[in-house]
Amino acid sequence: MRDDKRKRLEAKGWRVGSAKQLLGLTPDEDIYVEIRLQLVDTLRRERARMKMTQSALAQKVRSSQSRVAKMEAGDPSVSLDLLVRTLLSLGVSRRRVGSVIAGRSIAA
Amino acid sequence: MRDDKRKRLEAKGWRVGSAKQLLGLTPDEDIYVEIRLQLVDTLRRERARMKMTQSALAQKVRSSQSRVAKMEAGDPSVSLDLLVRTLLSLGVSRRRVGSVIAGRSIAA
DNA sequence: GGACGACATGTCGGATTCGACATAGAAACC
DNA sequence: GGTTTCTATGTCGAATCCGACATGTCGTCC
Repeated sequence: MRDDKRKRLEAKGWRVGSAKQLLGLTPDEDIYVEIRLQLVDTLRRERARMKMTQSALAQKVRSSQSRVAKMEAGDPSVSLDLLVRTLLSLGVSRRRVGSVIAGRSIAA
Repeated sequence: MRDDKRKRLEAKGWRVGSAKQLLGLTPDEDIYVEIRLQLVDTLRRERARMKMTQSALAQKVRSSQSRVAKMEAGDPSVSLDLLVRTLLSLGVSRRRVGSVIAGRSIAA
């Protein structure tokens, strides 16, 4: 795992399953976390592109500013469910959500 | 929405958001549900391919047979989180999970 | 340096989702 | 047709996740 990535993870209370070595996650846990991070990035970029504030976005997707902030912080209290549904509510296509998850990040 | 699809959804207690017409979901809710269904299909197929019983799979991913059954039934008490993590635990690649979500079902 | 707007963080009560268990069908085998 | 194996469904208490609210931090404008 690269350094910047670990930094983004930080000690933010990530509960890891079992086999732990060096902030350790099992391979699939690692993938899972990585998927979350990239969805988060997408969300942040998309919000920026739309020039919305967190509050505005919260309103649009019927949530709260604090939860949006937590989403963008990759807080463990935010589920993949919520991330995906938020992106869809924002108008991001299923197609794009899929490719973000797949890992070939379509960049923009 | 096609008939077989609606049948698969059934009256299984799906809580819909607001604008409801004919089992109605808003466009993004519809996409969300559709994504779930296709993940479920993938899970079922993958388990079959590996010739595992639900119990064996449950053990592998540290869950229970009943929860696996509910996953495969598309029960609303199963989160997208759980579906995705189960697939990853099963060894399905991030890439493939992504493409299932994207909707161009890579078939097998 | 006060005021304001945007983002971050902590906490809460309630809602959802979890694994587990019990148990009821279904299918396969003898 | 009885037994065994697999799957489906209902329920439970515990854990997690939710929106909401309060409050803190930071930059900007005057």
